[in-house]
Amino acid sequence: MPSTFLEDLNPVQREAVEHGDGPVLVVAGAGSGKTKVLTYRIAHLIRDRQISPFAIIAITFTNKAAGEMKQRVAQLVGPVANSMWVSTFHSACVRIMRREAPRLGFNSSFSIYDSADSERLIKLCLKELNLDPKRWPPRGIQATISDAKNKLMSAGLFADFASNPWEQRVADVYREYERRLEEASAFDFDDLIMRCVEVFDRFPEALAYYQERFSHVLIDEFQDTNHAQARWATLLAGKWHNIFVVGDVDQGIYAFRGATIKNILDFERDWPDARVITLEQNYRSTKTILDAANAVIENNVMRKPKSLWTASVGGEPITRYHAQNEHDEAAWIAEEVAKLRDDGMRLSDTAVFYRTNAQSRVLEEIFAKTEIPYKVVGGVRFYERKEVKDILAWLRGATNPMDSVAIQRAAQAPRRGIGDTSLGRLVAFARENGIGLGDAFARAEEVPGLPKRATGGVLEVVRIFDRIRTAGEDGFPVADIVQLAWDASGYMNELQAERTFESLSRQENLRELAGVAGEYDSNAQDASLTGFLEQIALITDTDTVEGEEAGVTFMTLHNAKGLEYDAVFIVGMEEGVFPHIRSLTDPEQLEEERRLCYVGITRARQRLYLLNAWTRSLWGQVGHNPPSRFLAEVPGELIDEAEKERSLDRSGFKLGSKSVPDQFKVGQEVEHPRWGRGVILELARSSIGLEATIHFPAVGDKRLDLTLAPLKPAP
DNA sequence: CATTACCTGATTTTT
DNA sequence: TCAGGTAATG
Repeated sequence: MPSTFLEDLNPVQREAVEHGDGPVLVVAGAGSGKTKVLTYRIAHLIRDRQISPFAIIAITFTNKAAGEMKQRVAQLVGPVANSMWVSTFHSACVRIMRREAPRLGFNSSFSIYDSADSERLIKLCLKELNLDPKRWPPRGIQATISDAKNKLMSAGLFADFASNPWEQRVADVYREYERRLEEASAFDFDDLIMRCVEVFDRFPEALAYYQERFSHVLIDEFQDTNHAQARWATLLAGKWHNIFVVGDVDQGIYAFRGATIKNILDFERDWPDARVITLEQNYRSTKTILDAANAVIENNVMRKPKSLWTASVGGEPITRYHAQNEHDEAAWIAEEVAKLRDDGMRLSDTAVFYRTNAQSRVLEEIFAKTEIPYKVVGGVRFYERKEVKDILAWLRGATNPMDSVAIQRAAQAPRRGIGDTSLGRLVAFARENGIGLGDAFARAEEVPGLPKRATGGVLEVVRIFDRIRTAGEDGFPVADIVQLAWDASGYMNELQAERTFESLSRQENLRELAGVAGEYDSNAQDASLTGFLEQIALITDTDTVEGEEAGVTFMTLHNAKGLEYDAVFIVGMEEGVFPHIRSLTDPEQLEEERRLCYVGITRARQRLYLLNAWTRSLWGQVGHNPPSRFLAEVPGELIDEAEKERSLDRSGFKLGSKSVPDQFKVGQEVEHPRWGRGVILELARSSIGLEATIHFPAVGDKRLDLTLAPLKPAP
């Protein structure tokens, strides 16, 4: 009865794939083949159980993961796979809301505001409410509102529950913010989910339609869903109860954005007849790496005990390197990567992970110097670059005359005599007359108090919008419309006149944008300007990671989730860096950092390197941090300490004379009869010999002369 | 209204 | 360090 393709599954995986109707929770450890289970499950539904692909919806966390999954299913069952929905929560909701938004009074050509747009809008609200942005930081307010939306709390509900002055103020802003979003017929990212749930809740016939259609709901990375998303899924699967979720509480690293591993822990409560299947066999890493990962994660209290195992044995020991500073750290990696390459490892199979994006700079410098190819994932995102957002604002403003954020942005890029005051007048005029900002622009001459210069500028903006809109309606290729936008607005001219290094790269980015549009033109079945804008609104840089290029990959630990490499370097393993300083006081956040560490470790197939630096320049200041607690959690017998045998001078630190007691090095642990154990932070020559700065946990930092002080290396 | 010179304050971020 | 925001000037 079972079909042949199921034979490359192990018994547990197979059980999950072949499970009949009803809710299933697959608890899948790192590297246990969870994507495989998900894809095979879908293939099995289609091939062996004759479920129509049309009735299947699969949710992943990135567009890239969605694309890959669709492709893998297509390999198993052929092109019929294309008629099923494989997308992110957000894309699925956009698709639904394009139909349903009018029920909530939104235009079906609504705009989607990314976090930068929504922050801008919040600033406008603060101004309106006469709140000082210094006392009420827009980012913080945005975070609070986002949090509320992730918990499905509307502005009204939030106000009712506001229990302190901060929340009460936020409630005011929240209300105003919602008003303006509605006015602009726009959704922010969180709205896409929350408003969709609202439709489901308020319009049973709408819910019934989607429930009926999707007889099978599958969700990946369930540990990173927030309450709103879990509720959305629960509603959707409410008729057939065929909800199949895959997740790993140990890999939940987005609690700071409202994700809650509670969704996994509560799954069995929400679906009492749920079948729970645990995948614990790891097919990715060596035993050594797995032992390290298990040992680290065991220090978390808030988890279900689970232990990954592997059929493979041994493996190279984990390499530990104590760098003197971040330059030494990067240089050591460069040397090691070169060695690995000489031993036959492809650069594209190696990666360096760090906690914060700022840490990539030193790596980039050193790798550029040593001419080892590399690529950086993340950082300043393409679609968040100023010039890209400016041109997109032109496109958005042209297609949605209600989109006041986009229109205002376009009107001031480039500058054409329209200042903040004039914009304020236009916005007020629009509101008084109950029209969109686009229409207010068209009637600029009627707006009281608008200077001549501004009026002229505004009318020019209107003409440019018209040209873009017409081009869109006439079905011109989107790539051409992008060019039209930067030509007609004078944006490109301005950039070309600037002639700086910076402006050159901005021009390049715009051409890249036209390139993306061109790709869209040739790939999308029914390409349109609005279709392009929609697709772009939900895309991120991580969606375009290509593993095939010949280079070492640099990225944050967050971005590393879901990926794997033969050799992995984790840098900056220092208290305050990783775990991050902001997490040190909160046990829950600390556990999240530890999960991040677990994710990092389990990305490695063959080799794992853990590094820390004794001193690190951050924000223009040198700081020194003790080694990360996570290092101590890795069992010593798995670790091989790398020697600092290589030239010390790459760190800028030189030991000149032989008279120096060379048993002492920066980073070394020493013992003092009075102050106990300490660590050497710095060595410098003094008048008599060598002076050391040593950090003793008991008493703090001390300066001692090595030739005199009663110091000996710690045992 | 736009430009320029300080000043500040700073995670991670699938969407 | 550096980017982004504010305050004073042209």
